[in-house]
Amino acid sequence: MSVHTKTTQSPLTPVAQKFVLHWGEMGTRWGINRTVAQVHALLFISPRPLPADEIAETLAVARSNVSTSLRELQGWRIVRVVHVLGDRRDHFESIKDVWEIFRTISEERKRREIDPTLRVLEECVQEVKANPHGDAYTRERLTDMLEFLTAMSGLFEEAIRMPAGTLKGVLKLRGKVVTMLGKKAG
Amino acid sequence: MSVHTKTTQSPLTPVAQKFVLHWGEMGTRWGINRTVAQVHALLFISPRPLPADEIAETLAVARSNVSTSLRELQGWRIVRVVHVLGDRRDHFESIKDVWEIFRTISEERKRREIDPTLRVLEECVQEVKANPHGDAYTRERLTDMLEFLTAMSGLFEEAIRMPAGTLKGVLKLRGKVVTMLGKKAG
DNA sequence: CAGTATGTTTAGTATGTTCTGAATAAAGAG
DNA sequence: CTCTTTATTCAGAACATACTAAACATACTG
Repeated sequence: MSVHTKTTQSPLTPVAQKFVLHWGEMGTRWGINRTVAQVHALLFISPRPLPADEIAETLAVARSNVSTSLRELQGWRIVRVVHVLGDRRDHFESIKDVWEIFRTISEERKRREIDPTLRVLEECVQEVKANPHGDAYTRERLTDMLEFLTAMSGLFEEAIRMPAGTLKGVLKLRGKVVTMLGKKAG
Repeated sequence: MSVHTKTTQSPLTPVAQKFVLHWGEMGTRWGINRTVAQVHALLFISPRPLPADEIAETLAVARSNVSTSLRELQGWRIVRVVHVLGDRRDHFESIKDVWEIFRTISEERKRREIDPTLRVLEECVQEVKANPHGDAYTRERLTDMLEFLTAMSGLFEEAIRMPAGTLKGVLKLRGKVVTMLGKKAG
């Protein structure tokens, strides 16, 4: 027996396969690379950290592709590298707490996409205000949009600062949250 | 002079151009076709409904492309066709209320993407429970995910039923919402 | 009715993205 | 130091999507 009994992963169970494939499709609909989403799905349901070559074999994609995908997932901070005693290879594991995953991805996308949009909108509003000949209607629309996004963004900021515990509480209130907020706000 | 003095649209102002282009880029990041997003942006800031050929000329894309994009936007129910007296052409206008736009798109995407995901997850959980040899860890992860998405989905359902007025109230509460919910929930 | 304006569909092209295999780099083992 | 294992980078192939122009369909005009 060789010293290294590596890449002895079992193929995916039908359920695991179904989940991984669907997660991949979902990813593509939200602008996330299919393989990236599949790798994440796989790590999410895996009871132990997996090395890159095992992921590649399980998903039947090139090693290099897995490498890139893992790098991206690490960039989103929902996957990290860990090491296993007696194994030189990097192993990867996903965050397991679903709220934490959601929180992290949302935060990151907000930072990368919403915040820059806010900056552009601010510039647009500035410019349209500075120009007296600018279309008043366009100005109004842009201002509306800026205000809305700013407000939603702020609200969101607060929401994602909730610890998972608070979230569970909030979710228990289902059916009452809007009524409550409606009263306070009305 | 011909009877029809059509397609006399003025080119976009620099600000309008900036907004339209950025909106297009944003779209692509969220899995929305660039042209579709641009057409929407244009209609959103336009003080009057626009006919397809005018949109095509303004955005410098093919008529056919605009036709497809408009059809998609109508599918999302954020753009509708209107008619102008003395003009046979269809004219298109966007919903102008930002909350309404957000609400409508979110609802539609939930229906198209989240709901089917929930169904797949339910199936996965069913199957993994039925099989006594299934990996217990995977079962736990899938159950977690299903519960989380179900709860978020329900909460979201409620939120998007808020009228725009209630939303404004909620947004005024910024900084207190989480505290409030935390107390009720805690 | 013939002619024209308008709108949609379609087939092919162009563009952009993802994925692979090979080359390269880095690091550990002997 | 050399050989091996592991990881990354890169150029191009494969694939997917978006876009155009042309053909087609519809419906209005005179």
